Amino acid sequence: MDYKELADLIFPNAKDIEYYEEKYPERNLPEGAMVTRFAPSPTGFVHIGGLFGAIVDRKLAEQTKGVFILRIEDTDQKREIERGTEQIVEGLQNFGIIPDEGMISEDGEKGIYGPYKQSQRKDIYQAYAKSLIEKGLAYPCFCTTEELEEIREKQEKAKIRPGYYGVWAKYRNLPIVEAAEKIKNGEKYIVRFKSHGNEERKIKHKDIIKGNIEFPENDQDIVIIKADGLPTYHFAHAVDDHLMRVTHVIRGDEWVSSIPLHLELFKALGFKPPKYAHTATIMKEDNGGKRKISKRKDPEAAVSYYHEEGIPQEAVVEYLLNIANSNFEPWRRANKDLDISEFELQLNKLSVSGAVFDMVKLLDVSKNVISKFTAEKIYDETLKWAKQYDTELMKLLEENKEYSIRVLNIERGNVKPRKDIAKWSEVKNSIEYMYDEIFKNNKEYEFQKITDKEEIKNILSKYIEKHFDINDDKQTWFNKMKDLAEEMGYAREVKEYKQEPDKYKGHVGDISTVIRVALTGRCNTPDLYEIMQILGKERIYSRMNNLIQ
RNA sequence: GGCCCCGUGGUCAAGCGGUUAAGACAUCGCCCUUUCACGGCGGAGACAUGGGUUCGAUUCCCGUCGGGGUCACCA
Repeated sequence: MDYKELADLIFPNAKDIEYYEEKYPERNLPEGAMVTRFAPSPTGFVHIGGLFGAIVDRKLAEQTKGVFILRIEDTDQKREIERGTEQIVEGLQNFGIIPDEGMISEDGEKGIYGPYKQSQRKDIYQAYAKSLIEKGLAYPCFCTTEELEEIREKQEKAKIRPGYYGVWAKYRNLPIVEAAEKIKNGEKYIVRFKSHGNEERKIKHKDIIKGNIEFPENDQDIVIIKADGLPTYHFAHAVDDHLMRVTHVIRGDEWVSSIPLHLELFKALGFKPPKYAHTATIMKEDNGGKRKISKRKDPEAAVSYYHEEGIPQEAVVEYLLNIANSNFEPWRRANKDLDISEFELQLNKLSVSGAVFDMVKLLDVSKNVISKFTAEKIYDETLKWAKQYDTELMKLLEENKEYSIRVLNIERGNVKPRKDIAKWSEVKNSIEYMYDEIFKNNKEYEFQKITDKEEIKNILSKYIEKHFDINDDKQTWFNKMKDLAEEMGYAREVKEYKQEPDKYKGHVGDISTVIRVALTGRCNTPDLYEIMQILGKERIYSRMNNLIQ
């Protein structure tokens, strides 16, 4: 009995690995092209950190005329959720991330290096596991969970490094005949990698982001094929990224500690290892300190949050790019109108330490992004958002399309566009007073300086009787406001008032505030003249009369 | 606990042996023909700490402290 026979006994139907090597040949790509992949587990929503990685993957492949793959790592069936793949595909799609290859729906995929769901690659992994057994680099292990726990307890008690290695690797040196015997007897087993590493020796590795790192060699005989016949992450990573001809593995830095293992695996399998880039974890400020942003505590960890809040995808991507490359901001300032696809991302410029997620900054980025949108686009996007999250707003927008676009167009499209909207969920509050169906319910007028009812009535009636003309141009309108102020004993100019406050009841600003509040119910609004033009004569009368009578 | 990584203003960050230590967000003040938003100008605010190396350290080395990651038949 030899390794070959043992391998045949364990995986009798596995194909020769040559078959797969030929089936998935080296890619024919231009020099420097990067093949990247985003490989999440279908265990729930896409995480902000995952999106970050996916953006980097997508851009890098694009920039180098390479390939970006979406692979699903569903080897843990316990954790898998219903329609998990679809959630990921859609989650990425919402941010404009479309893979060149890999999963494109729950079950749909494209590309010739598939299948792209690991659960469907079982035979491939087994073929490679078999090849390892044949070479004496993997072996069956018959330990039960209880036995493993026992070993661990012993190690902990003796204060030595825990794990399945060296003398603790119970079945590592089991004679082949005995192993075969056990298998024939139907004993349960898994397949372990036979490590030849030595903890005393160091290995050096250069990570694209982290730079040179040195750690002890791996000596753990990790499991490569689980009881259900599926591979563990480590083994699948080696097999898949080799067979899919991935050149650059970009993943979260929770993986750095397994570099020694992965490198050893690639070597044992005879694969050329990919280049690694380990990205820092996105953190969350937590009273004073910082911690990893968490799915449970932080709603903003799920990318669906941004969709629900109505933060445009462009803004989220720009913000993340901001974190990724510090030269993004200067680039954006110099190229205000270019699409982000024009920005060249540099992998080695990514930060080694984790950034604290800054919602305020994101919202600022978003304000700027939205300020560049046309009123039509804002209308469309807000309507799309409202259809899902705010039916009242949806109705308002649908029933008054042209009007709404006019409203949204106030102070927009000029050199210094309005920057008051950071997300679609804010739109309603900023425009609702422009709609009679909502304004008619307005009970509260927040007057500022002038609160005397008689004075307010006086100002409004005098304005209507004597000064108001919807056909006035802006300058005339403005001058009339000053005339009104003067007549009522207020300063024409704010400066005049400030110089001699005792001489006046107030200034023109106080007068216009009364009109603004009468018309909109609030004292902070965009340009009053434009608002009045859109409101029109009739509604101006009617809104003012509310307060005069 | 072992191993690994990280530590510049509140946050994101340039700088990488000699700088008045950039910039952005946030914050404060002033200005911008009336509010808000925008814009302009200005202010406050940082090299975790102790030792080295060096003519000179934010930059290099070591220790300390602090933060994070990882030690599964999870990824």
